[in-house]
Amino acid sequence: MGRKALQRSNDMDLSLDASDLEDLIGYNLKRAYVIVQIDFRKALGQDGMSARVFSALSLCIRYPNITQSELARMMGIERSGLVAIVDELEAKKHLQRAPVPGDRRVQALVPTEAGRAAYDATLKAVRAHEDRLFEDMSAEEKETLLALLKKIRNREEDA
Amino acid sequence: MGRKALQRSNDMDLSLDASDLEDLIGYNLKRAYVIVQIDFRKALGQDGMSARVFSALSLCIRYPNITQSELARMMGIERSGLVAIVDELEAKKHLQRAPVPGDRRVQALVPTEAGRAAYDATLKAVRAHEDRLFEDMSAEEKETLLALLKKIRNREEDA
DNA sequence: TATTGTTATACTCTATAACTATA
DNA sequence: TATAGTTATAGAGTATAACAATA
Repeated sequence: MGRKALQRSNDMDLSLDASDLEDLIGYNLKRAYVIVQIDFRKALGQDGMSARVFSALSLCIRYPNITQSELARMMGIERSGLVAIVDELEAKKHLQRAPVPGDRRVQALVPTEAGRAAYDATLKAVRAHEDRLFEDMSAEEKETLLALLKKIRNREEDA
Repeated sequence: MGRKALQRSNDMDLSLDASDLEDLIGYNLKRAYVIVQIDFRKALGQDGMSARVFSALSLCIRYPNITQSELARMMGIERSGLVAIVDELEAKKHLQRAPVPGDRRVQALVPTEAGRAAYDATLKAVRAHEDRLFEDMSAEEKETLLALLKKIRNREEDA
């Protein structure tokens, strides 16, 4: 130690030190997202579901018999990207691709009992992770944050 | 059309339809982040800076003579990941790797005049993108959102 | 012609591990 | 021994384009 830049970054409190980035919503959104995402993985463990698989399973349970195209649209990703996710869930016997009478192009996604059980357990773990990570935020603050994030999400409908 | 799941997802307003995911901060954070990030790229154009290069240049200007290790720590990424970013900025003549007298291991990152000019122009474009994207949010709402996101970011210091 | 699921492919962002040159 | 920068490599996560089966 003893170099100029090194000293500066140690001596100054960067969180209070105004950089252009600190005023940008996008920058703060990404930094916050990364923190939550890393804690999510840590909380669910090495063999736990990834966030995207958890989301997919959640929506399959919420909307049983949903198709992959519909699920992709709800998740905001391309159809092609969903194949690996559904493959993984099917390999773990958390859901099945079921033929749909009347349209042989389509396969309905049907959660299994094991899938529902795994989902319930994972949801509990996810909520515990968020409760712990955001324990210094009041219920009102969390509500406010959710409302503001949803306000940003509303832009998706325009596109 | 005419299938069950298809009808359901068309008839129901998903944004008002309670799914477990909608109450999770992590899920809403990611969805919002993706929207902002896509708009950022669209706003800056095909030849524009990526968000991470913009962030790196911003910090190099804010902290001239910063080293790559310090910059990586500030950005929350690994040293190795910064090499390509600095390579890109150096190739575009936006900054220089300069030798540091007294420690030949280190190379200080020094923004060029062209780099500062490019940064000023890009910052203007980024602010315009955010102003437009968040035009339906009041100044107070944006302040609140920034404060709550920073509250999440504070957890990084613990790790 | 259009749509569903699928494959092949590539790109971005990131991490880990090991190397080199210094300290 | 430890650190700064670098390289090689791999893994998520995503997109685009094309295909076969079906509508």
